[in-house]
Amino acid sequence: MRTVMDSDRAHHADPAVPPPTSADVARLAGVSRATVSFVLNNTAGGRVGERTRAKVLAAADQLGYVPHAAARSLRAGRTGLVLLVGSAVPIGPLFSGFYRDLQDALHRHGYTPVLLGPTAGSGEAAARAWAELRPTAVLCLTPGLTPGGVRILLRSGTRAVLTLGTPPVAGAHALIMDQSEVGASAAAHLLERGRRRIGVVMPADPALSLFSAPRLAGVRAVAESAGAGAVVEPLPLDYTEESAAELATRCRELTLDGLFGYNDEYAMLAQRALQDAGLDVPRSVAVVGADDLLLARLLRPRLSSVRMRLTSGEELADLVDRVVADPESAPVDRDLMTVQLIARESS
Amino acid sequence: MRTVMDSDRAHHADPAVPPPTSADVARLAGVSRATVSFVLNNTAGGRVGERTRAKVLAAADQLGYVPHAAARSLRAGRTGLVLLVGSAVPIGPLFSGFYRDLQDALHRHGYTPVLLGPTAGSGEAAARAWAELRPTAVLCLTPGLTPGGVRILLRSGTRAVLTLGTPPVAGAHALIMDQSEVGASAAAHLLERGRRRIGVVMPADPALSLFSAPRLAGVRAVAESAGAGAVVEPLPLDYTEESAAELATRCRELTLDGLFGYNDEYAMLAQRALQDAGLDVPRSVAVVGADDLLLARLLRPRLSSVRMRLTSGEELADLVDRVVADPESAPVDRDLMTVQLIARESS
DNA sequence: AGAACGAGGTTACACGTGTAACGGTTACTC
DNA sequence: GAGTAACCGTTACACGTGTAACCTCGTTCT
Repeated sequence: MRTVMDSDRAHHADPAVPPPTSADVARLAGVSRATVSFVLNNTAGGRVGERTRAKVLAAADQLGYVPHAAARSLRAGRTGLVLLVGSAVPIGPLFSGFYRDLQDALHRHGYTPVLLGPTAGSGEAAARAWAELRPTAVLCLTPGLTPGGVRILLRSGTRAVLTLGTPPVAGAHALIMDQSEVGASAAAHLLERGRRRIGVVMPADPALSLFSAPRLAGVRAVAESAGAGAVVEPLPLDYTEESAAELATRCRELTLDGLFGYNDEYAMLAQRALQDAGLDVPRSVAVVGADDLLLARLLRPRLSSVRMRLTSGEELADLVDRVVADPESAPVDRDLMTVQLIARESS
Repeated sequence: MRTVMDSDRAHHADPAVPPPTSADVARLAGVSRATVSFVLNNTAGGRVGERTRAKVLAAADQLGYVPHAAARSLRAGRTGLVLLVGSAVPIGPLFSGFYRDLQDALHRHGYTPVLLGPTAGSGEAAARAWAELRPTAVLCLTPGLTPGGVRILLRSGTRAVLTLGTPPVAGAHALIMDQSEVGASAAAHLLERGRRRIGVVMPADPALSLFSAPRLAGVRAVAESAGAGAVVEPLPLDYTEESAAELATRCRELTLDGLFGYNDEYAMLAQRALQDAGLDVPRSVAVVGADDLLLARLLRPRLSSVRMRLTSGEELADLVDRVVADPESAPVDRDLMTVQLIARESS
């Protein structure tokens, strides 16, 4: 506990004294509430004279008046809210930068971006909760929004819903972030390097299966199209060194010659374990990760990786602007991610 | 562009048809609006009979009625909003877990947590913007909130403001996350290992100085208290391999024998560069990082690190509950972080 | 001089809710 | 059989805004 200083005396607002309203400002300035509104929102040019204008501003300042967003948007019938519904998985630098970028861009466009963790049971119940806020747009960066949920949102006045999801969710614009491309890119590279028995490091954490499952599927798809002889083996890993050691022995038993890590982090863990188990990278096993982390370049051999790039926040904000402006338009789809394989010494 | 399917026909809500209100529900059910409100909020036990109750629910469901949060909180005079103002620096797994945890806990306590990036010019202007939302509480996890900003918030009805900041901000409860302890812990360890010429890896990114500056200060404080002979040398690093190589040569020129990395990531980069430059770790230079990342254990020698633990979200949510319940109480302060040095082979 | 006009300000209503206060039945009690 | 309680529902107001429509002057035009 800190000692109570004098300046702390007034640290609380007396609940008996409610926050000042525009009516209070009007009273103090000796004008009508409408005038206050005109001044504070400087509506319609020279509606109000310079003298009263000054009086109003002074009064507002003296009272510490702050408009009530709820009342305002109730009256206006719309909020500038854009709900950004994030995924539950721990986000790396890629996504955290993307979110920041996107928020900035939306802010510049006059919206009020709000980040929301996925509510428990992200189905229609969540959609209802979001709809209560009467957002202008909803960007759902995690799959799971149902057509029913979209209907609820649109019915409640949301002008545009953009969501991930395969297949595209009826009624919503489609954001596409095809994780299978990541696996496909890695697999193609490994096949090109002559590898035929490919292990795929899969996080044991079920929350990550959202990302890992499609990446595995991408590997599978490419392997199958490569004809017979190509084998794909999923290898669970729970992000500990012990688990990685087991994975390495498993790798040897299965005589795998290629390894795709779900992630650079998982790939790094796996590569280290392989080396500790006496396997040569890349001679006996080639390793590829994903994310292109700088840290992965510290390993020897340096880790090959699938680099992902996300759309700029500005582009996405522009898209939001467009679909909000014309809610009647046909559903749009936008690919958020491009992948590129960066080959280094590990493969 | 996706082909327009039949089910997409109704993908937009006709703007001419406004979202249904409780009045619409009342009309459809053939009851008064008050009854609708009683049913939907199931107020006061058996106010309304089973038959009409069912009718109301059916009507609400049929119309897809969703209450209007703004109107509701306008009437109620309070929102359950808790603003979580995050910092601008890219967050690692530690903080991202903390935020998630905190959001869950607040949700369980009946609040509506909302994550906000720090608005540009996080001064009184930001406070005003936050105050417009009439939040019940504001948790500012980044310094920069001024006493004036706190006054604005409290004046506008916010029942509790908790913020980081040294010294504590007048009027607000104090959240303490003393980054200097991180540096202090590392420095104490290095001194104990007999190192006297300590380099501190400092991120070149100015946004990170929020964290790095106090950590450096912590190192300095401990070094000074250790008496003469202890030298502290800040070493800029911009998170590239080239920059790390320069840092290594700088290290050699200065004949440093200990290195504290701002971060495990920065420390890993530095350690690798030292080794590439032919310096032995830990014999000639001992290295300590911070964050205790699993990845840092993959290096050889494995990286020593300062492990940080943050308060559980539940504890913090409890605190919020308490200070919200009694806004008149004296300012509380709460330490959010504890540090612990994990010694490994790199030091 | 009377009409037309613009500048400066006000009145009055609507937005969608929650709830206190108030009826009107019906059934039960003495 | 009148009082009364329990039950079920309604009427009416308040929350804090924005803005269309209206009013009141002083000024300018014909």
